[in-house]
Amino acid sequence: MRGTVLILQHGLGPLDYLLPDGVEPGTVVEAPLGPRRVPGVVWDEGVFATKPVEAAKLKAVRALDLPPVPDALRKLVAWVADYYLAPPSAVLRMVLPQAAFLGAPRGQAHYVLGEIPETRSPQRREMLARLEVARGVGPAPLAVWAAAAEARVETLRGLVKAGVLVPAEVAEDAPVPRPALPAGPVLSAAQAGAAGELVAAVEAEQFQPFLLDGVTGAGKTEVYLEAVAAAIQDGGQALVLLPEIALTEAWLQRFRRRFGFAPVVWHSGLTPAARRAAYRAITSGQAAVVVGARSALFLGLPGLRLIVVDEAHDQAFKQEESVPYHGRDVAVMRGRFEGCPVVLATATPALETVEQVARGTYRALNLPDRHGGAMLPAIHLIDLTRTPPPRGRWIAPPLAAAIEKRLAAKEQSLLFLNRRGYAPLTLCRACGERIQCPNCTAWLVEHRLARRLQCHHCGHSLPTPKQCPSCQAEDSLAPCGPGVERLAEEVAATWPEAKALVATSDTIRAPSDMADLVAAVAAGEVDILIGTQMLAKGHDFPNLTLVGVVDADLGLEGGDLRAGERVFQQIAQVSGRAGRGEKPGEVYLQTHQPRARVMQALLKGDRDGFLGAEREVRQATGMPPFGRLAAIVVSALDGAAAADAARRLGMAAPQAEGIEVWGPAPAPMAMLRGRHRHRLLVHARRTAPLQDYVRAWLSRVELPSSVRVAVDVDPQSFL
DNA sequence: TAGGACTCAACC
DNA sequence: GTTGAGTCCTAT
Repeated sequence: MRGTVLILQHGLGPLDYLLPDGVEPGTVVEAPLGPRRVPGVVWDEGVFATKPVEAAKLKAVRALDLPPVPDALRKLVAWVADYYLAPPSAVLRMVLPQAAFLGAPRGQAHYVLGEIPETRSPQRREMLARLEVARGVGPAPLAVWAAAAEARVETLRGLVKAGVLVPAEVAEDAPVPRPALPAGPVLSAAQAGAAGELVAAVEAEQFQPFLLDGVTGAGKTEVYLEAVAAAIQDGGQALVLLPEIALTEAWLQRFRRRFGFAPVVWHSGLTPAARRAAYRAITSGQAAVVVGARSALFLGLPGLRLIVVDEAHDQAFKQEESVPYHGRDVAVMRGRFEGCPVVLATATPALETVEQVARGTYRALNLPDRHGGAMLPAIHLIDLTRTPPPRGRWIAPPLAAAIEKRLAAKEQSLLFLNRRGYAPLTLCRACGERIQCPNCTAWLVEHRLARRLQCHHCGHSLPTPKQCPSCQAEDSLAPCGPGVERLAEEVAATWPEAKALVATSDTIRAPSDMADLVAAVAAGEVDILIGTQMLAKGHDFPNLTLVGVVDADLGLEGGDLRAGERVFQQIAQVSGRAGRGEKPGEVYLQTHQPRARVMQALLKGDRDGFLGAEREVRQATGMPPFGRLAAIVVSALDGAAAADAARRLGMAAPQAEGIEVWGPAPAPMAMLRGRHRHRLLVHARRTAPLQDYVRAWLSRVELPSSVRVAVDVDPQSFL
């Protein structure tokens, strides 16, 4: 029988093949392609336009022993390809990651958990308790145990020697158990009301998007976990998306406390063996709860009954590479195809989300208070134009005084600065040279711990030079501006007796590093935490009563349409770290623009007023969510070729009602990874056919193969 | 004249 | 994206 197969081959659309009898759409197959064999999925007829091919050319596919791609997920793939103007095969790649095709780990030893021995070491007891909670993952390779119990493989080898983990025979993948669900915690009235609505929506098995809205500490997680409990009863599945891996650590702890078992984790940091095991558990329907980064959104979950997007405002849900999609929006579309509710949980919803509530598409559930009686922190603005820090320092006197108060009271402080490294710019005092990345339009950032200058865009790095690379002057290079490392230096110089700890993606690489950090803070081993946005969310530090935002203006400088909104979200989030225990918290924002709307809104805690004002600006200018954008970046290794291609593309833009094309212009990041970049921006009225327009436009321009054209529908970054 | 660098179209 | 066929060129 003839049928359409979407194959995993970049640049190739769906092709016709001969299917074995009884093969349905969704079956994962291996298709011959020229001399090769590539994986693919049998697709529904009539979804993609294929040119009919003569019967003699048809080759036969072979079905693979993998769970089929469910109907709703196939619909999602087609929708994402259409909406984001991406090749369907590129979208399918996310559905069938490499891990799907890994054979069962052969020769690898599998282990089951034996008796838990008595031990005197509290650390070891904790470790064994985590293993006990994860007991169900066995029989499994040590790597899988390590992922499930958040332990290191080396640690577990010791436990194998001690006979705690016992080698086991396995023929196939072991089933993932579904333990009985314990009763949930006691909820506040507001929480119970919201949870009740979510549970009802899960039980109705119908698409319904929710905004679960409440300040940090209001107990959003407890609320949606009740919906998760409802979803996984009777063999259903729930998918929870988190913006960052660093967050999963805190989240997993809460989850285990609530349910007594570990969910299946999916993110890019997994080892191949753990990835394969997770993929099988998820797509076979055995995994009850899947928690993952945005890439988990494209996994087949045959029993899916609920999708949760936690911290739904977070920028990390936007994918910029390969298929540029927004995880939050794709999650809602998946819910639509699956016929299940979708919960967007956040304290600072994006304007797009708020507008969907106003239009009646999303239903808002509000949690007004901090749960457990904790107070919201008091916010202070420090006007850096009036009370600046001493020359060469970054902590202004009022913030320094607040830190000293905490040190005296044996309470903890957090200094937030969203800048890795020591200094963002290195300048030659002799000739004025600013050391730039050779591949990107960006300064090299000094990392003093690593003794290197690094480009944060392409990864280029070199040892910190002794003399100016331009004029060769000795000892003329001066670091300009602060990064967290420099801030740590200032803290050490000012309060030599205080214990400070720096947390950035350079020092915290794995979820276990974050676990160590959280433990150190909880044990009172840290007085002053210094860190980037990875500290902004998800962690409870009960004795942390002060948050200092060293440069509150940092996100405003790019000036793109969401800059104010992002600054508000980020600062509101990091502010939520202060005073989560019984002691009230205080937040100091250092700014050069205390009168700016976003600073005033933060000062007064007036989120809705701020969103209202932003909304008016967007409405007046026809910007999202009142209009739509698509960014087109034309790039080439050769600058002239890129400029010429962009100009030709601009000339070829068709006329259409309600659609305008702006540019081309050199991109703000005029060079990235060695490629010269020019940008065009398509602006469309809300109802105009943006995708059809761009498709028709791009298909009528022939460009040399050296030129790349990248389309970003609903862009978040304007670089 | 074999072999290398390169372009190009097909892959069902 | 990968492959094989076709083209042109050069070293022997």
